[in-house]
Amino acid sequence: MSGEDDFVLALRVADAGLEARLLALLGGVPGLRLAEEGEAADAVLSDADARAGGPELTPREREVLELLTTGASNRAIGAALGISAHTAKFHVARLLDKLDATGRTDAVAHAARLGVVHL
Amino acid sequence: MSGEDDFVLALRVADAGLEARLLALLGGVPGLRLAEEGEAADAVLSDADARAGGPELTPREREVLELLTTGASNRAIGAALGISAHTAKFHVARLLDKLDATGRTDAVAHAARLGVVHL
DNA sequence: GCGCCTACTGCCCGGCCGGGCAGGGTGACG
DNA sequence: CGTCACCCTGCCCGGCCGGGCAGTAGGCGC
Repeated sequence: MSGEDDFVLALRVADAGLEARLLALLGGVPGLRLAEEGEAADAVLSDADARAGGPELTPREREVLELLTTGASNRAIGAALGISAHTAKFHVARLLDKLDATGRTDAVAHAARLGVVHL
Repeated sequence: MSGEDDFVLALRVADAGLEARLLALLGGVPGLRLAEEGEAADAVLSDADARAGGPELTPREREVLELLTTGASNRAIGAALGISAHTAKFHVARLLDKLDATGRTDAVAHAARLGVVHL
């Protein structure tokens, strides 16, 4: 039956115009169909990562943020970067402020949503 | 010039076979081209969310996990769900165990990578 | 009826987190 | 030369986290 071996693609796009454009581009591709609401998909097409949004981060802040996504403590971040835990904590505080986060868990989630980190 | 108004799509796919299949499907679509390494894209096509991976979570655990992604404390989770902070903490501990995470920040990152939550 | 699972609650403890405050050094720029 | 941004370090404090331990109750399958 038609569709059985189709590649199922789910769209997760915030911009309605972008979504319409994608529907037009991908709607007629043989072997590919778009997933319905709630349907399991083979892959997801999202504009989240491409947003390249979020605040400007310094190189050190990026390094600290990457380590935050691994669940590292301030002490572990300090050890990984060869700095003191106090300094690591200072950078984490700067990140919380720039990402408008209430804590490191919130910071990681915000950063992922903004496309600042890829999980 | 050709390509100027193209929709630029970046692939972030772990499976090589899947990537090849996508290249075959999308390579010939007019108005669409695939981003080069490091190039900024309009959207990202990823199999991360579609993996539907990760452990089986109970309904309550899913609720707690959603609240974790907002950076909520155990006390806040308890308040939001109408249960005690101790119970919220119990569910968080179960999540850390199921997601093989060292802490709530790690749990949120793991869950996002596995497609258990969408950030 | 029993065992298992889920959901719930409490307490204790050591370590960690985050805000606030103090301070210093270096390099780039006008 | 002064200023600014970035990076670094220390200390204090209250609150939070996570592991460990104890317990209860209800629903479901055998």
